[in-house]
Amino acid sequence: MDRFKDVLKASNLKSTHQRLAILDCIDMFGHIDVDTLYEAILRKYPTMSKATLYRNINDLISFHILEEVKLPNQKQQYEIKKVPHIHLLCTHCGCVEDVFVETKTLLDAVKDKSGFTISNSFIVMNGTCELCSSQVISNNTQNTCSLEMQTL
Amino acid sequence: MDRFKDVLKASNLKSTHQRLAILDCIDMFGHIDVDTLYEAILRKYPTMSKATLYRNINDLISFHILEEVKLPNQKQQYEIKKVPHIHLLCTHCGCVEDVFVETKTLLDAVKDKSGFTISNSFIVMNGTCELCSSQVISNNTQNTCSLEMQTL
DNA sequence: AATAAATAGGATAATTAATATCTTATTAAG
DNA sequence: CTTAATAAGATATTAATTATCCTATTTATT
Ligand SMILES: [Mn+2]
Ligand SMILES: [Mn+2]
Ligand SMILES: [Zn+2]
Ligand SMILES: [Zn+2]
Repeated sequence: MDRFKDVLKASNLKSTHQRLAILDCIDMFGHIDVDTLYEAILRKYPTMSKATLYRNINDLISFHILEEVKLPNQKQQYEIKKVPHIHLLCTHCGCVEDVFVETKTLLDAVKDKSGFTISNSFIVMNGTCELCSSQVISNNTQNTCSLEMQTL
Repeated sequence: MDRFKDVLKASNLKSTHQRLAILDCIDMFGHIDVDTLYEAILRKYPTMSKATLYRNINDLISFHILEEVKLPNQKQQYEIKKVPHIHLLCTHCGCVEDVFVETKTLLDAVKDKSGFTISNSFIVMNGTCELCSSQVISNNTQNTCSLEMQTL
């Protein structure tokens, strides 16, 4: 249990309840923005200060434990850092999915054409997720692909 | 002269000096963030309110005349909307370059693997631009690939 | 050119977002 | 258990963005 204790220890960060709650919650949601995250965490830790959340998000990012996910026309989200991957944003239900596909061919093409030495890439694609396209959805209906928080 | 008058007229937007200055300035820089833009515009229009800038940026985006460019670990930038392309951000000098390469192969691969219907993609790559890699640059030296504003 | 309606700008206030400060509490090591 | 180091919470501060309201400008029409 609490795999994140080890992650924190590896960076010499103390395993506070708040940090573990933040990491667990982000992990559970997959991808989440600050406000949704704060709201969710308040259910378990009604006393947590928003400053603590911001402070920790920034600290955890600088230790490469978290990673920011910038989405077009959306609030910034965060995720547990994993191997490089592509993000898919469903413009119907708002869910964010990870896809792990090879990008080397594209990177090489860009490198050749531009002369840039490329160190990493951030790829987001907009579209409609499988669930949203299977269901014929009226304009004002929303799927809830994104995980609902039960108890944390 | 003032190709942007036609652009504005096409969206039934009035050609105010402020709007034209904003568009000219963004066009000249290529990619620019709000603060740099405001600073640059103040040189020609010392009276322009920041509210006017924000208001216009948002309006012009909603009419698809401008487009936001979200960069990792950077302030949001803006550009004149053009055909889809990839952005290269040089982590040494901060310049942003456009590259026009075919992405269909990658999009198809993602589509196949995920089941998503993809409508558009936002691709940013981090790295070192040609100029920065040609010059052996000390850690605290910065190139100035990005255009300096002369007179507007 | 003058007129008038529609739209946009400027000043400012109000919101919202993010960070900094400081004191108390918690963690983790010995 | 004690202690030093670190982090949390409360709050203040700063920064970023949006809203309001009144005046100015644009543009179509005469
Ligand atoms: Mn992800
Ligand atoms: Mn561009
Ligand atoms: Zn969906
Ligand atoms: Zn460079």
